[in-house]
Amino acid sequence: MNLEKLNKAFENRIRLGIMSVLLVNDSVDFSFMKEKLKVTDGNLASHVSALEKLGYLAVIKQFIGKKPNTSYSVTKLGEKAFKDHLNALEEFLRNTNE
Amino acid sequence: MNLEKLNKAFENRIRLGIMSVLLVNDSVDFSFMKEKLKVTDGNLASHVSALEKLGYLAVIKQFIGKKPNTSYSVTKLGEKAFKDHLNALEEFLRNTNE
DNA sequence: ATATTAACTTTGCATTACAAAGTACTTTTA
DNA sequence: TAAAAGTACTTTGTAATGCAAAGTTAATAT
Repeated sequence: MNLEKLNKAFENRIRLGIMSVLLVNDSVDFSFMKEKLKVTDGNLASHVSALEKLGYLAVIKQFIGKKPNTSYSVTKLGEKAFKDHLNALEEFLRNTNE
Repeated sequence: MNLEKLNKAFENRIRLGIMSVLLVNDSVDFSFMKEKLKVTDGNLASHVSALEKLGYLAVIKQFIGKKPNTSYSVTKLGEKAFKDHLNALEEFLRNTNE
């Protein structure tokens, strides 16, 4: 039973959501993510910021046409951390005792 | 992306641990659980109490020999809730986008 | 000039988490 | 038989987390 292998950063459902979206999409912008996760903008921003501080995602700011656009993509580190977490989860669930 | 199907009660790793232990053991006592999860007794007691309030586990108090013994077992409701949660997790992880 | 959009940041509050200390009751040990 | 130890908490105190709502900044459109 190794609860320790579960990453605290991904315990929260919104951060779990952010990471899974980023794992299957190279780059995802703020509005898309917000819509996908159905969270308030402030809430999304703070979770994104937490993941960014951990180095799990990168923020790209640019203009698309004349509109500012912020998009996110997962980093190598983030990908590894998330996959490790998923593996730990799977292992944990497959083998709850022993 | 249905984050809503994930059960808030199982977001916490300790409660996740408690439930998984209970799913594979008919009955587990306080000390065993505490050792398994490596938590302080107060912390364990409070998480157990939270799950009990939700009707997810039942508490059985008895004497074994001359010693008081508290043991826990999962309820039907708890089993269903936990399995639903695991299914939601799996579904979620299998299919992060769409 | 005013409103709107985008993406936050700040504020404020409620909830959660947890260790440590305290409690109650019993049993074991000196 | 008095003190120590075990069982299973409850209480206390504090720090961290989570979140909505409001405020902010800067650009663009009306």
